[in-house]
Amino acid sequence: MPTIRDVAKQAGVSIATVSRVLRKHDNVSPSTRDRVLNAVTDLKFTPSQLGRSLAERRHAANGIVFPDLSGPFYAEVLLGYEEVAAELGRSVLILSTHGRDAAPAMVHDLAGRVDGLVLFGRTVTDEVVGEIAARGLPVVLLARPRVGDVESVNAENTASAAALAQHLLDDGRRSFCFVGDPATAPDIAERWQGVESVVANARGASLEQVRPEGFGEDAGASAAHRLVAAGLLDALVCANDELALGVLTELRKEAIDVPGQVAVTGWDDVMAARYAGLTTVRQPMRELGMQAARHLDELIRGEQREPRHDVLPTQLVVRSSCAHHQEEPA
Amino acid sequence: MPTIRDVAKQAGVSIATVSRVLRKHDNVSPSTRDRVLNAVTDLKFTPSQLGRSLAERRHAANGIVFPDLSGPFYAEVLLGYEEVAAELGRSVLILSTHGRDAAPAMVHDLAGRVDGLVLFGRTVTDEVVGEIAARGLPVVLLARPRVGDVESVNAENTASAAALAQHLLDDGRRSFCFVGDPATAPDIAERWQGVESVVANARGASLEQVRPEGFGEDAGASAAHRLVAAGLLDALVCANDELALGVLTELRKEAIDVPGQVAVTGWDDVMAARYAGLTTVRQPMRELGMQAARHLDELIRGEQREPRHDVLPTQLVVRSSCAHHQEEPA
DNA sequence: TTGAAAGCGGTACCAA
DNA sequence: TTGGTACCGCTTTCAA
Repeated sequence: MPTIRDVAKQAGVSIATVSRVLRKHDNVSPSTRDRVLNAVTDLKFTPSQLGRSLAERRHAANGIVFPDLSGPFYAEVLLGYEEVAAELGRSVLILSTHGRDAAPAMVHDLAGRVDGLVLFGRTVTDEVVGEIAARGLPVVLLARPRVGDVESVNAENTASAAALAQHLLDDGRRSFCFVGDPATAPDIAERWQGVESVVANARGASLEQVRPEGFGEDAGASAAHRLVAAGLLDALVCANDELALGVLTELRKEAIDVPGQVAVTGWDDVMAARYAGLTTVRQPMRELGMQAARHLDELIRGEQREPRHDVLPTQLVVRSSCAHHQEEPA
Repeated sequence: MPTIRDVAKQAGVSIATVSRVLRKHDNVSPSTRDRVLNAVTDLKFTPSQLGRSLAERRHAANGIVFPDLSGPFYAEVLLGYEEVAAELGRSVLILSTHGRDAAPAMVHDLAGRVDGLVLFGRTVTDEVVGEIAARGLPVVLLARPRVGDVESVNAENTASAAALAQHLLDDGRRSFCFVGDPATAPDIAERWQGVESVVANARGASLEQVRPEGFGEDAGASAAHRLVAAGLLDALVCANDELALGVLTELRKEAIDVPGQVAVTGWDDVMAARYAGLTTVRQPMRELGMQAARHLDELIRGEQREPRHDVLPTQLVVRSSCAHHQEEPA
């Protein structure tokens, strides 16, 4: 790989001049500029971002940390994030912690490679968030409650969950079961609270909770299996769409009528939800990512005074998995 | 942010010693080591990845370039890629070109930040691939035919497409229409060829082609709308699942029976395909990403002699969108 | 308009 | 076991 010195030698100028040409300073004579550009082309020179970043004391890159990359939800968020970051001229580093023990170290390492970081959901402890922020690195939390003065972007959960529960009550459901573990992710805790707040105040209504092992379709299916065995079947409020889809699949396998015998709901409105006729709550996934990217950029550029805590609206989407109301499968 | 010199001063040693302690060299006396470690803790020192990388002449990071990040396909590939890269101790930079004019520049820039690059599908021209490779940067092509000696990882397309077409023929379909533009992506061209090779040799069979504007559900829906108007309805072989799902949605809207009147097939086997009962071809998406990551790592470490060109197997998945055979929706 | 040189924050070789 | 120091590749004063 050629360096700036190779170019300088080839063009018969100093490295300072090469740098000026590359950085598009105007105080370079046209003929010199041409010679330099020719040398650059000749040698197929691309400046090392490393050297450049070190000298400029900035990375021109920012990172985003996910708990996991599987499932349609994270992909959409990332899509929005990358789009905005690219427009702002920043490279994007991604990291998926997978609940690994090494997660804090990985995040710290990542922190050393970027000008700012988006931390998604339950990727690291509040303590680690604090450490990163204390290092002076701009941080935006995504789908995670505030930690001190760190900025955050969230989708509304509690109120929509309450609306969802109310909808099910209005449809005559009384025996609720929440499929999801509030301890595993902050949004899920909020959804649980929203459902609880409504069901607790409804006469004759009951609320159970079952904790699947994971967030995927398999976890949903095995949870459904247990629920069938336990006879807990009236309204199954799942923490996300993938769980709900797994539940639907299992119920169909066991020949249980949805929504006749039991209503099933999800959360996120992933693509498959439309085709499965799943009632769910739509989150503005791309917008979450985009907004986080914008806020982070403002923080990095020091344009931000007061920390913001955005809460983006969500929307109940009623489909056939949930009683009498329906909607065209878009 | 403290630097290694701050730590050295605080501990009363030279920066060389600090470096030794940090790099876990053994030739440091315990007492000196302790003093250094205390200073590190005191100052909350984290070594700059920039300085380190510059000195080590390696980024400990590699990049992956997508044409686009939307849709379930890319997400799965990325998931596999990130997982392996993380295990190998490399950070992951992602870039989505979106067919922008600036794509070559963006990729070149990215090339200056990584030790190796995975280029996915039609992100940049063969010429740019050649330039990057000529710079001595390890490159692996993903879902893209070989370019010179550059390594590649692909999923099998042509044979599976032929098998798919044969299956439709066996079911009595004769009037084929391929929904997709072979010019937009190399895999799609191969799928088209596979279908063509079979249909061309079948007596009484015909093959049309319709090019949607894009790869998403909307594009599929409007293509279907045109097809209905044109009466081109017997077997619709779509270039990917999202197009096919859009087609299905539109056909349902127009009250056209699937598979009674028309068979519809996709490609990829995304999650929604299962719930829509879509016949499709399953690609090992995660494995594609994982394999690319592994190969890239071997190239970077110089362990590779002959360039490899992997072709991972795909699998026909017959569901209800396609006549008499069916499969449980998994 | 150009060049020399001092960093940026580390690593690692060579002496002491 | 330690310290001095020459890089790594680039940016940016300061002088010429």
